This record gives sequence, C-alpha cells and structure tokens, in this order.
Amino acid sequence: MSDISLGERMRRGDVLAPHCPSRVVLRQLTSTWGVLVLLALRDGMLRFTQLRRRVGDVSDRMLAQTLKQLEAHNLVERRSFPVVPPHVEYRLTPLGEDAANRIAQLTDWIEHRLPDFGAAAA
Amino acid sequence: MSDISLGERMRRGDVLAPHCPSRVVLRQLTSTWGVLVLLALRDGMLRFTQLRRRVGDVSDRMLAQTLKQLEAHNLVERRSFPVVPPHVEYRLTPLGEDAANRIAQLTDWIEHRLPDFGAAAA
DNA sequence: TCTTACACTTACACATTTGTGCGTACTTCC
DNA sequence: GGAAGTACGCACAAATGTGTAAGTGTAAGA
Repeated sequence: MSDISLGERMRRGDVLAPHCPSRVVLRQLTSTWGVLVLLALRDGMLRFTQLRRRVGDVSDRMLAQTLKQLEAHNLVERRSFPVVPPHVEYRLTPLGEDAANRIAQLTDWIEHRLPDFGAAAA
Repeated sequence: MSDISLGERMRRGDVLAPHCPSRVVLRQLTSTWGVLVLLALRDGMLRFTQLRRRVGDVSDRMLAQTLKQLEAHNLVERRSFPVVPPHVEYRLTPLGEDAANRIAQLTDWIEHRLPDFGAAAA
C-alpha cells in the first residue's frame, strides 16, 4: 500500500528500479577489479604490467577485461604505440578521475571504520 | 622499479593489497543487492516483503542472503517478534546509515552523469 | 473449509565471473 | 644462442552468483 509505483521510480531515475541503466554502470564501477584499477590509476599513467603488479592478485585475463570495460565506459583512456615489444599506456579520463575520487572516499571510509564491521570482516 | 612494496601497502591498509579485509567489506557493500537494500532502507524501517517489493527484481533467496550478510557486517539491524504470522523489521544501524549515504552519493552521481558513460551504458 | 499472508529455507540448475596455462612477434640482455 | 619481457587472446575448468519451485506453521479472513 505504501509502495512507490514503478513509474514514479523511473522518473526519479532510481537505481532501485529494475532495468535502470545506472545499475550497469554501478556494477562495473564497483566490480572487484574495476574499483582497484581506478584506484591504482589515481597516481597517474601506468602500463599494463605495472598495473598488474600494483593491483594485488589480478590475472592477465581479468585485468585486460576490466580495462576494456572501463574504456568502454569512458573512464580510462588507452594509448598504444606501434613499437616492439608493445607499449601501451593507461590513464584516467576526467570522468574516470571523478569516479576514482568518489570510490577512494568510500574505500578510505571502509578502511577507517574497518574495526566496526565486526568479525565478518576478518 | 617504482612499485610500492607489499609491506608498505599493508601498513597504509590499502585495498590494492591482496588479502586486505577491506576488500571483503567493499565487495559486500557494493554487491548488486547490497547496494539496493541499503538504499531502500534509507527511508526507514521495512519488513521483508516490503523490502522485496521495493527492490526491483530481487528474489526471496537473494534478499534473505543479502540481509544476513549486511547484518553480519553491522550495517543492518534485524528485529523479530515472536508472533504468528512472523513479524520482522529491518532497519539501518548508524554504521549502515553512514554507508548508505555514501553509496547514495555515488549512485546519484552516476545517475547525474549517466549520458557521459557512453553507449556502453545503454 | 479453504485460501492467503508472513519470513524465510532448501534443493536444483543455470549464468556469470574468475583462474590457468599456452601461445605470440620481436627485441634486448646475458 | 637462450632466456626474459611486452600486452594481450583463447580454450578449458572451477568457483561463485543467481533464479525457480516447493515447502514450513499458524492464524486471520472469505
């Protein structure tokens, strides 16, 4: 009875509504590796292998996939140079920087309040 | 060469480091249903069925599982009354409110910049 | 009497995510 | 001449996430 109608929710662009495109972006932005790559790139440009070393426990496969998705969402820019061995640079777009800063606020808060999350966080 | 040592990262409590407990919390906090449940509870207490109606397309199974995890992380408080039919109330803890507000800032920003994320967000 | 509602739980199966190992074309270093 | 580094792509398998359908016990409402 006190429920909000679907139409009402869509008008507000609410993520709570199913099929809202925000959910797609949110999923990518907050995916395990998406978050970590964004954070890693906050300090500036990195090459593929540097990124892999920086982000703990990421596999080649997931890193490549994550970078593609971030690029598709305009969060990361990829520059490749036609030399051998291959040379590719990754950096944040302005949109990506904005996103990364917000993510960083969240992770900083989590780290700060870590003890409060109880035994489940062990 | 410019890599930061693992020890250095752990001291800073960096999420980039593997096995950092922050990753666990982050995963839960930003999980598909975790986010949506936190947002749904921002307006106050809700019962199980209300919550299910509020959060689009969530199944009984996932909702129950999500609520358990959020409770384990001290983000949600569960109050059950020994009546029949069962009556259970869910509400945010202070920690949960803090989390929910931060998540909301992120989703608001996403909704606001949605057009900028390109065709991939379609 | 029979259905509906509540707040779940369990079993099963499918979908998505993630890891592993292998290969590449070439160059530099030992 | 052999090994290592670069930035990946691909095939296969394991792990995890998620949905579906069914069932629980009781009581209020038709």
